Amino acid sequence: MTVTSKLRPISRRIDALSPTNSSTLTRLERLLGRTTTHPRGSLVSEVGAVQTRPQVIVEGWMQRTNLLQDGRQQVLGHLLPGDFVNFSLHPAVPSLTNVECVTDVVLADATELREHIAAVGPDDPVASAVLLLMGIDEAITMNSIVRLTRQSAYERLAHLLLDLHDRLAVAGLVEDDRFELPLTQQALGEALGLSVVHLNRVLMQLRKDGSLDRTGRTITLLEPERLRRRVDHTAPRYRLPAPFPAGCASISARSAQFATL
Amino acid sequence: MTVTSKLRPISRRIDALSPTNSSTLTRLERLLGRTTTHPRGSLVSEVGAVQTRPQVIVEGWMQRTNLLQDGRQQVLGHLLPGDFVNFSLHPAVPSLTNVECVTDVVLADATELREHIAAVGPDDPVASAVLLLMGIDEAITMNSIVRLTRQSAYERLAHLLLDLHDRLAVAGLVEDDRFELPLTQQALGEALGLSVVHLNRVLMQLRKDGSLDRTGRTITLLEPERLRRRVDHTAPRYRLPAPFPAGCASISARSAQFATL
DNA sequence: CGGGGAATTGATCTCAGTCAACGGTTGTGG
DNA sequence: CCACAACCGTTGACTGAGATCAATTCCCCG
Repeated sequence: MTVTSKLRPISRRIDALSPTNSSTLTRLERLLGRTTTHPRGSLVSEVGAVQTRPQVIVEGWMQRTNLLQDGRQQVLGHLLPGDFVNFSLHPAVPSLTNVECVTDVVLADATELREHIAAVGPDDPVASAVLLLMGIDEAITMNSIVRLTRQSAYERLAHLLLDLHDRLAVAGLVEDDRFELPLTQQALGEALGLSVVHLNRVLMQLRKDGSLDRTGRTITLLEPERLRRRVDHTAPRYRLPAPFPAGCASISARSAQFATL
Repeated sequence: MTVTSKLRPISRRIDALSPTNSSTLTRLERLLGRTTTHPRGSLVSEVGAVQTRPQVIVEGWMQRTNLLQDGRQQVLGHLLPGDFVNFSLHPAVPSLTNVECVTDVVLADATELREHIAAVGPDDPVASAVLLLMGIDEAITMNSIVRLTRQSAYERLAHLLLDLHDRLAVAGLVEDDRFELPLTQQALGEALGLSVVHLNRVLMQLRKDGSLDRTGRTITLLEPERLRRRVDHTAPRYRLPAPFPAGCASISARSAQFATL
């Protein structure tokens, strides 16, 4: 299965993870319920509210946010097409953060998918794929901790842009290292713990360095791999290695790593 | 079940989450395998290495770390007694980070526990409890993103100490707001993205403010709730609210929140 | 009783925050 | 179709939190 042009982003992510036969993807998509659309700016879930409906983003960007006492807002993470929203195997956990729409967003209900995974074991191909995706979501979160703990503003911004680039690429939304970035500089600053003014300066810096080009909301990373080396970015492992040869129990830790993007 | 004195930290965490009948806890403990001990400083898992053995910390502190190219080390998170190590429902995911022992550590094997959870649905009380714990781990991670994105060094440090305090309290390791903190100032700095020198200054500041007392590795938070308000800290929800009245489908979002610690 | 890591303190410098102003774009209503 | 408002991006000047460099001092531990 590699003709992914018509697939939903979630299927593309799974197919990218390890080439999956099309019947699995078809089954996956059948487990997704009806879609709903949500206007830019709307709040889809609120911190503490118990979540009844796990969902998947079909289209659009969302972000997880947190409101501080003093009124400032923090952005804790970005949710892109193919990402889960409020997806947990436990049927009734409260949301950890607010989740709001950055753009107009189309969501698909994933209740049936969750139930299916709970019912079958982790050997089922659909369940296995989804569990792996959940692991990748965790890797993405870890990467953002890496980014925030690392100090320079330049590195932080580059690191975030590389992350978004890679994630969008897996969802099929990057062409020639070019993608839509529907975030204001304000929002980028809130995600990186930087002031708008400084964020702007660092962004200009990236442009002057020839790492970045921007026209409207369209961002082009000019030499992503050079930049990646420069800021020591490691992509989450979006692809699995080729399946192990049968009966290979003692594969070395080294070669058993996930392949990088 | 509230006589928790002899229980392993994992059971205490679960019992704290929502009072659990003792047979569930007994079953849980029976699903934990033999224990192993690991000396201070040793590396228990390495980034990228496929994990075969999920484990639970019985005793000691660990931390998840990441090595930067330039040789600096980042601390991405702390693992305390009762926390899972490399626990994922998928049987073969690569570790996202290094995991190393801060102190001598005792781990219990959780392979059987994982298999049990995969086999039964999320309605099983043991599975349900563990899934909730996994959700809490996620909340802890979110809290550390909040901490790192929020700016002042003072707030960050206080925020981290409050987090550790609360987590240890749930594991039964805090008495009168006093607990052991086996971390060097170097390590604290690495976890907060601060230089040792500055971390030291902020720590003195906290002492002068009367928020903190320190003797050797023992930390006492003098007025945790005042400090919590001061730095806008929200504890992860370690306790569930009382069970819903039967058949109560339309409980309001507000009252359906988890109770705070 | 030395030796080495950890904690503490001082001096200096720089990155990034804050305040403030101004240009560009969008969108909305008259 | 124009005018105004609101928001976003950009730039300058100034300030301050926190990094870096460099010494001590304090504990453990062998």
